[in-house]
Amino acid sequence: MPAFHTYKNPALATDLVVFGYQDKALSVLLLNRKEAPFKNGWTLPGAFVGLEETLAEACRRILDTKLGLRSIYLEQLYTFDTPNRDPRGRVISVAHFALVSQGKLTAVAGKMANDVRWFPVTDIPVLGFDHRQILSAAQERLRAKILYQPVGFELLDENFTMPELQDLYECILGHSIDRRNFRRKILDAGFVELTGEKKEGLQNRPADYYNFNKKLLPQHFHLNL
Amino acid sequence: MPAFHTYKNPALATDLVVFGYQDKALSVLLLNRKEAPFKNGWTLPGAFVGLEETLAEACRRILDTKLGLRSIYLEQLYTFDTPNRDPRGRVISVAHFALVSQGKLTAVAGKMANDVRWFPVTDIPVLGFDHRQILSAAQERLRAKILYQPVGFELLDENFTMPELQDLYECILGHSIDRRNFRRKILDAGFVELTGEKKEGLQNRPADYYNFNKKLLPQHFHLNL
DNA sequence: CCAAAAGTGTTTGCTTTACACCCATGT
DNA sequence: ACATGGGTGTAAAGCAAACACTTTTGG
Repeated sequence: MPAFHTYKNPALATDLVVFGYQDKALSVLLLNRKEAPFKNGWTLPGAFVGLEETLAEACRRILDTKLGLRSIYLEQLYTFDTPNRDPRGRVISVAHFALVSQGKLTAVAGKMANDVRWFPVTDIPVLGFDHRQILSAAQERLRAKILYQPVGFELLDENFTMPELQDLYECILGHSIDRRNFRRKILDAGFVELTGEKKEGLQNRPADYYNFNKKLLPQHFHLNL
Repeated sequence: MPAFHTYKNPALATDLVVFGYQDKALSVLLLNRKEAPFKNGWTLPGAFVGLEETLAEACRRILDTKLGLRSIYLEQLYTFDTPNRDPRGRVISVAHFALVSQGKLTAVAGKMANDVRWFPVTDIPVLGFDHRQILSAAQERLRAKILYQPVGFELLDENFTMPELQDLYECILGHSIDRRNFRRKILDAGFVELTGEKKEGLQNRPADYYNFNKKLLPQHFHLNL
């Protein structure tokens, strides 16, 4: 039986679109490359896939070692194979996207290597490889996904207020939503519940804290926003 | 600059879920393997990806040479990487699905190799590798996709009647739909138009022929069926 | 007491659902 | 004429959009 990994196959890599939410803006982690190609240019974090690891494991390895992020939401996005996407040779990349909650985000903020930076999605520099295209695909996926799966909570703290959740939705969807209708639709979907606590210390009426009800929920719904 | 394709990478393949619609049933093309592993068992058609071809090109190559099918709808589905999905070694497969129109389907019916057969999706044999899982993912994608992109037409003839289109939708979605509401929603979506011809020769009132209006349409809609 | 932002409910209009009748053909 | 399946319209219900007032805090 032949050893298939000795065949002349394209090389296999993963690239990661890591989303975070901070200062009321959706952001992405970008890496400043120290080597050619695209030396000193910005790209998505990525790596080649080893023989002994799954795609998810390769992604976790990048997240852990390069970015200091553990146990965060991860999902396969799409496989990119444009012939000259990598000037070094034929590399096919299985892109993934990840979501970092505000808690994890601030926890590792200090430890981050200085060649890694958050960029708001509204202000992305020129990216190397085909990473602009990958990023756009990830944004599109996130936009679609947030309407039928409880994925927004991966970007917030465990406790969040309704206005915070709405801000996040508006950031991702790119348009504003009526407060009252938003609240009703989210509550009708039934995957958040009041914690009983309130967010105090603001200059106005305290907001109720909610959290994501992980147990008794339908894993799939449909929001019309 | 190193030659990346000499790295120890997992091998890269594609597997194809080819859908057809015949005898009022959604069907899939399966291949009877002549070699181990899964000798004499049924699997999806597939192949390793060469260094000089894109994923889509690899798929077209399979479709053309193994199945005699040209210029049909093709879309990337998902990349499967379970560690032991292939007993021969580490193979990662970028699954695709394809849609064969009734015209093409009958045109090549005779030329098909005798180790290739159509199976209605309601009656699929045990499949080798992880192909059962791939097939299920493809069905799910098709179900979702048919509701917001004009993809059903890829499975029918150029001209089709409203009842034919409805039968197809019911097959894919797995439930029945009210005739009058179906008709209205399809027409409201605005991507079909009357040809003026009628399907005659039945034992009852002739049905109007429609065709898919490829030009002046929004490529994206939403059907609530 | 004023400004700022959070919480709540109601009315209006549209979309979806459910459903019944007429029409064209072959036998 | 009758059986079969195709074409059309309408009334009722459910859902989404628009919108105004009250509440709680800090200054």
